[in-house]
Amino acid sequence: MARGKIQLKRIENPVHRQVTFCKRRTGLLKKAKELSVLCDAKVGVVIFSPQGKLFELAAKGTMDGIIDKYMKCTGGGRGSSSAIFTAQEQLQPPNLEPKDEVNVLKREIEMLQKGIRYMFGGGDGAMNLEELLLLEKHLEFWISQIRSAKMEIMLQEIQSLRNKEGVLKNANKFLLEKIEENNNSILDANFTTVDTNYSYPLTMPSEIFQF
Amino acid sequence: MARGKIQLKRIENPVHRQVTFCKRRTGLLKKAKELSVLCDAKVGVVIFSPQGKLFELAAKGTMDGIIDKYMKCTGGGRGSSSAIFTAQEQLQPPNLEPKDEVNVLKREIEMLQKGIRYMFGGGDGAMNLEELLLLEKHLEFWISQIRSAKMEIMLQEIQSLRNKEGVLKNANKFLLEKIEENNNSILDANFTTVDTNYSYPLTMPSEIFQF
DNA sequence: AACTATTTATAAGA
DNA sequence: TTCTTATAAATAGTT
Repeated sequence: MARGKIQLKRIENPVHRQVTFCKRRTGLLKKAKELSVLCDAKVGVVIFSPQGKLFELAAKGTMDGIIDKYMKCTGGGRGSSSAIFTAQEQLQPPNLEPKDEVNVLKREIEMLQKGIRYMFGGGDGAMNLEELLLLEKHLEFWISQIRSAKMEIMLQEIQSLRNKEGVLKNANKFLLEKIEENNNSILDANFTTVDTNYSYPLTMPSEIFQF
Repeated sequence: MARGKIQLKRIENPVHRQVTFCKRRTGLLKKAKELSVLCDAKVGVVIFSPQGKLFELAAKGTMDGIIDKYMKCTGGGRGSSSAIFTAQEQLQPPNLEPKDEVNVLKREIEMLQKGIRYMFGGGDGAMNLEELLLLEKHLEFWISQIRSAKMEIMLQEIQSLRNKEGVLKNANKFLLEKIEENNNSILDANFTTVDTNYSYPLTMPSEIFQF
């Protein structure tokens, strides 16, 4: 789709074909992701290069989950890869205070550790399906919690620093103006000029007023 | 890609979303087919609408065949033994591009789910201690990846802002001193006092020099 | 579903 | 692989 139309058939030149594969593969995966995000659709793409190398994309779910669902939809012969993905669904998207989130995180960690310990600590063997599903869900949830808690704090820090920066810049400007005023009044009274071209005793003098 | 740019996020208007889904779904499947034909690649695409309706494309093979191959490539589910975790070892401390990190994360998720599935999919019972430890380790590693990627970026931003702040503070101090000097020379010459208690025209005047 | 003004994707070349 | 650029395609907003 550029410097010339192309025929919809196998590209014979191997180099050319390889380059096109690389480009179009990227494009296809991007489009797939976009479709998923924009339209809230579950999308799975699997690509094998002629050499058998695998490229994949799973959006809004894992590839296994999508394959599983596909199998069910088409009544696929082989048993679905597992019942894992059929059960449950939700672990609501939270909107907590940053501080609460830390606590939530701690609880989540406890649960995770408990889960792992339980798996081979319990007398009667492994966790059952539901327990594992719950564990998995919590895990995903937990990670999102960490991310947002940290983010919140750091974004606040950044915002605060930006505010400070603005204030200081204004202060500088104002002070400079004051100095000019003083000099002017001195000049008005036929006094000697006072130099305003101060060279500031700073490490980055040239950057002071360049924000 | 037309009468206006769009944000890469879920389209909230349902009608809009449905229309876009239809258009882009068609486009995606077309692109997939083209990739397959032009580059001699095996391609499978599975799309589920938000309502759960299935759309699919299998090029250069059947969907089942592609899924089969996919399973083999990824060391698919229950069949393969605990080699799951031995195959892709080393948790090397990475210094990856943000984009690569996403892929790493996806692989980690995949692995985690695979691990969970294995636990009760395998014939001979639960995962053993070593496998569980490994799983736990991967989990921790994974979380640290997310954390450090985000952290890196934000810490840089904070550092940069702090530097600016320091410079500005020094500038302020210096300017204040200059004003004092000027006033003093004026006083020496028996001039009227010039007020140095400026009230700064700032939004947070009282905080200016309190850092 | 059709129509276009625009945005994207990408073929070719470096 | 990556970048650039001219052009082909896809598609968002409208009708």
